[in-house]
Formats: sequence, C-alpha cells, structure tokens
Amino acid sequence: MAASNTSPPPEKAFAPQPGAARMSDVAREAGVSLVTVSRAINTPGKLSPATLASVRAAIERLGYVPNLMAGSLASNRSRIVAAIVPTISNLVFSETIEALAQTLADGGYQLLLGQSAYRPGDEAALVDAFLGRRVDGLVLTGIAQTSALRLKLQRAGLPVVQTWDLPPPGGEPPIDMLVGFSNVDAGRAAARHLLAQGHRALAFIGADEERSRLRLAGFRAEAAAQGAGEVPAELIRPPVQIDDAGPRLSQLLARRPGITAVFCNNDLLAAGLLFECQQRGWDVPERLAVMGFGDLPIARAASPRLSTVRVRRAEMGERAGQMLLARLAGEDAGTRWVDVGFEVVARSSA
Amino acid sequence: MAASNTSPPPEKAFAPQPGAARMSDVAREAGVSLVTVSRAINTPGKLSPATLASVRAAIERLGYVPNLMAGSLASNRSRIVAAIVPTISNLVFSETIEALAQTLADGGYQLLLGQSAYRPGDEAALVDAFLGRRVDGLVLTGIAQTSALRLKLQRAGLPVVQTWDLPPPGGEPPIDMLVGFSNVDAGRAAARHLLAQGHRALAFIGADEERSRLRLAGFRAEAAAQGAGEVPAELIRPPVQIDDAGPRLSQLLARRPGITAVFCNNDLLAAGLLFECQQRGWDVPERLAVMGFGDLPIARAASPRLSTVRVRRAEMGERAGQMLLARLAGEDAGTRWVDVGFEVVARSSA
DNA sequence: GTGAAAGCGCTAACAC
DNA sequence: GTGTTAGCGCTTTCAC
Repeated sequence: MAASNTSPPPEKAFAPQPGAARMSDVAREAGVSLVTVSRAINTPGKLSPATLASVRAAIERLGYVPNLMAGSLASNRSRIVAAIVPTISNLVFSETIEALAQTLADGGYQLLLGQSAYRPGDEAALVDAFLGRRVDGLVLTGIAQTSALRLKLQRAGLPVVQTWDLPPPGGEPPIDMLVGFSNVDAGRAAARHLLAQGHRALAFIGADEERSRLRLAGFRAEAAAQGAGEVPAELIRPPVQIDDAGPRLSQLLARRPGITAVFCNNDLLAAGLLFECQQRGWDVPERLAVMGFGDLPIARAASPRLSTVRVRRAEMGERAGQMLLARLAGEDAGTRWVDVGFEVVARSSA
Repeated sequence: MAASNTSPPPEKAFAPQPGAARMSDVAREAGVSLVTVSRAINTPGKLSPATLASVRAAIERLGYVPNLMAGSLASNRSRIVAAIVPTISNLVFSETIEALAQTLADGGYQLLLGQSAYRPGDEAALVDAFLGRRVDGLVLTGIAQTSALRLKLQRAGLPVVQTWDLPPPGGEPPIDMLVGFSNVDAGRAAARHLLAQGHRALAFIGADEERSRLRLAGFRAEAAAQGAGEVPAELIRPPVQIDDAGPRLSQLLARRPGITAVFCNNDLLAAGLLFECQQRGWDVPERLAVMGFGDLPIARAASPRLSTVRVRRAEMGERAGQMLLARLAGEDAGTRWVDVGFEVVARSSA
C-alpha cells in the first residue's frame, strides 16, 4: 500500500518568489503616495472613497500581500500573541487553545502556539523564540516557571497570563495576570466525593507533572483528614497515553490489593481504566469506583458515565484572551487574577 | 468554588518595555561594530574566539534578545513554517503536528499553526495571514484547496506540502509537494475486512468533511463490488464528538435495522460506539462489529480491542518537515510526492 | 577577521 | 485627505 515515487516535475519549476509586489508598487499603480496605500489597508476610514477604491483595485490587480514583518518592525506591534501548552495531544488543552485563538482572532491578533512537553527547558527556549519575534503577549500554562523566566518576562514588560492554576497561599504571586483554579482544592474535592460514598481505600493515577502532583496533594490531604490512611499513587512520566491505565492499575493493586476507588487525573486515563475493568470483568463502580478529571466529552459518553471534576477549559482561554486584549488596548483593567473554579460532576462510575 | 477578584497591584506596574537592548547597544558594550555582533549570533565560526567571547558576555550582561522580525526583514527569511489543520481537537492530527514541529525545530525552523475548522474560507484567510508574515513554507491538510488558493500559492513561489491525502487519478496534481495516502483505498480496505468476515449489512459514521467522504466512497464502492448493497451513512457536521456515536447509531438502526457492522471514521467515535453497545448490552463484535480509523492509542486500550485502519500520522509530519527543510536548504530533491500508505489492523471488535 | 554603508518594506510623526 | 521625511533593528554587500 505504500510507495514513494519520483514524480514528473510540475509545469513551472519552483522559483524563489517572482518579486512579490511591494507597497510602493501599489502606490505607483494607483497613482498615489505610499502612505496612502498604508492607510487604505490600516485606516481605510481616513481616505476618500474614490482613492480608497483605486488603491484597492491596484492591490487586487497586483495581488499585493502586505509584508506584516515590515509593518511590525515599523510599528513595534506584531499583533501576535504566543501561548505555551505542555502538549496538544492532551485534549484538556484543546478547548482552552481554541477559545483563546478565537478570542484573539476576533480582536485582530494571531496565536502562535508552542509545546513545552512539560519540560522547563523547552518552555524557556520557546519564550526566547517568542520574545525574539516580539510577540505582543504571552499565555503560559501553569505557574511553575523558574524565577529566571519570571524575571525575564517582567523585564520584557510583556503582558503575560498564567493559566490552569492558582498561586499557593504565601507562594510567588503571578507574573502579571492569571486565570485558573486551585488544583489542590480540585484534588481535595475528588477525595471528598469518593469518601462520601464510603470508600476508604483510595488510589491515584496521573501524570508526573506539576498540576497533577498538586491534585494528588489535595487528594491525599483530604483522605488523611478523614482518616482514610495512605493513598498509593502511580505517576506516569508524560506523555500519558490511555493504554497506561491498565498496567498502572495492576501496579496499584500489587501494592495495595484492597483498593476500592481510583482517581485518574485525566478523563482519558479514566476511560482507559473503565476498559480495563471491563476486560477484567469487574463491575464499576461496585468492584472499583473510577473518577476522572476534566469532564471531556468522553466522560459523558463512557459506560458507565464517568464521575469527574469539571474544569472550565474554554472559559480560561476566553478570559485569558480578553485580559490580554484589554491590556493591549491600553485599558488597565482592575481584574488581573481570576479563579474560574471547578465542579465535581457525579455520574455513575463513582 | 469560583471567584473573581480585583487584586492588589503587583509591585511594579506594567510598563511598555523599558527599552529592550538593541544590537547596537551590544556592539557598544562589547567595543565592536554592529556587524560583529550580528556575526557572533549567526556565524560565530567566522569570528576570533576572543571577540566572540566578549560579544557573548555583552549579550549576557544586557539580556539582549535579537529582534527576529528585523532580521527576517533584512534577510528575507522568516525561519517560520506554517501549517494548517482542520482542528487540534482531533487527536489524529496531533502526532502529525508534533512530528512536523520537531523536525522543523531540529532544522532551525519554527512552526506556526492555524486551524481551518474544515472551512475553506478560514483556510484561505489563514494562508493570507501566513503569506503576510512571509513564512518560508506551508503545510496543508488535504488536497481540496480552491483553485484560487492553489494559484495564489504557486504565484507566491512558496514551498508547500499537502498532507493526509493523495490526488485522485486524473484529478488536479499537487500544488507542489505532497505526503499522504489514499483515503478512498483506506475506505475500500475497511469494507474488504468487514465483508471478509461475512458482514453484508454495513454502515458508516463519520464527519461531514472531504477525507471522510472519500473513505465513505471507497467503503461503498467495495461493498457494491461485492454485492453487499446499500450502505447507510451518518455524516456529522464537525466538530465531531465522541458522544455523537450513540445517537447516530440509533439513526442508522432506524433506517436499516439489520446492520451488523459499522465503520467509524475515527477511533474516538468507534470507542463511543463501543460504550454505546455496552450501554445497550450488545456484544461486540457478535451483535455489532465496530471498526475504527486511525489506530490511536485508544484503539489498543478499548474493550474489546478496536479493529481499525492504521495511518502513519507521525511519519507524515516528519516527511513533510524533511521535504520542506530540503527545499529550504536549496536541495531540489527528486521525491516530491510520497504515499505513506495505511494498514488494516485486525483486533477483536470486527 | 572586522567594519562602513546601504537598504529590507513598512508606519509614525509632521506638514500641507 | 494626502504627501514628505525619518526611521524601526537588523543583514547584506563590499572594503580593508
């Protein structure tokens, strides 16, 4: 089914740009000055309808595409906002990104996306690349940036929004703006839900990364507070895949055979656990209760329906975008830190 | 759990860039000329170790971050490659993007990502934005670009790679380069697999978009060739969610109660169907055979294991990146069209 | 190995 | 409303 072919050359061989039209070409073509063309593009309202029309016609005729890099250099505004997420392969981030991209697009900005792979070094490298491109704003995932990075961003005077977390009481304040929720509290709430149903032998499966660890901490704190004892945890080095769930359950069981409830730090992993239970012929939640995180569509579709912790993914993206747009428009809005909260969704699996 | 707070102003209020260091500042600091600084950054091998060291020290001292926009303008190379995918919320594209981003990064290029939402208009708008930024290359998903867009790209003389599909025999040739597989053949192969197991009453659930329709066409063609009669199909307007599976199955059943096998155009949808069958108490594959597409990790993890069509997602991204890098390096490689193929993976669900 | 001059394509003042 | 004059911060010749 696979083949690699050396193909016939296309009619016209690749040529290094046949001399793309410049603004001055358009100006000459339309019989106006260069600025007039610039205005026709950026502030068309300030031109007479007649000249505007003739400039537009010239643009059309020449197939002119404005060079935004030159524009950015001259105006010192790139109209680009960058965002860094750990990975786009985790669906929990997709909606945040889509909402952010949409909000920014509506405001005339484009989103430049980077993936950190949960590695601080990659994040720092991306920030350098973005600063080098003189992005107008930056959206970060999490609050675990190194102090060197924090300092660099503050020195750059760039609007920054941290997302998906909240600063711990007494911890470092946000770099600039922030929209998130308490991962510790979310973990705590998950434990509370499970404990309320009488479970005492809890366990945890999640990624070996910052926010997952915070949820685990909250989960364990609540379990301890209610006297539920030790909570074994499996921390998976990213990237986490759905088929990690089965093997990790086995590990957990080997360590503590009596487990009755597992909190998975991600709905996909929880769905994987559901599949695993089905393979084993275990009833959920009777034999094992499973709780997810995120409330992705799969939580509603799974069988049994997945109990989970709902996170306002799209809202975070939208608000991050709005905060950035407001700042970029010069409005120094009062609200810089937003807690969008979370919510335990009780369904059938736990 | 949610709260919006008007926060105390941070120690230092937002200030519009305290005058980021420029290359000339570094030059003065290091006691060399501006060009020397430029060389220290771009062609360090051409400098004496001593001057190189002193320039680097100055860069460090000033926290200088080169302005890549200015560099791009002067050199006429942006070192950015753009890619357009329908959506990042569909995991089938994630690996392609990640492999592409990685390959490009290794070659010194950055990836700029855009989402078309399966809308030709959005795709065209993104292309304009990218051309405006003078990206050095472009990766497109699919081959269904309008002829206006094809023309624009050819006129721009930009290296372009189309992915995820192959030109139909006798159809339009690729815009420039291409790496994909035959969606029609993939659909045909899926039907062949199902028919080989004795199924005669087939059905299809997929997104209402180009490549999904091609797979449906192949699926139907094979069914017809083997005398299996009509194949009812449910085409879902994107975005397709996993919880679309259940309701669509009901629709299909209402139209044709005797269905014994369903080809889902996406593994996530197939997993949704598995969950639906479980809810109904239907055994898979005895009562209903389910086949997926993509061979995402969920196919291996599902219960029963999902039979599916494996697509070389990462390979497409990597090869697209390589082809682009080769072209950008001036090597006019002979291989411009690559068929990476696909593969039917028989597991338990069908 | 290093530097001086010119200019990439555009926008920002400021005139008229 | 429209045009003129200066750059934006770099890389590119071409000298030395």
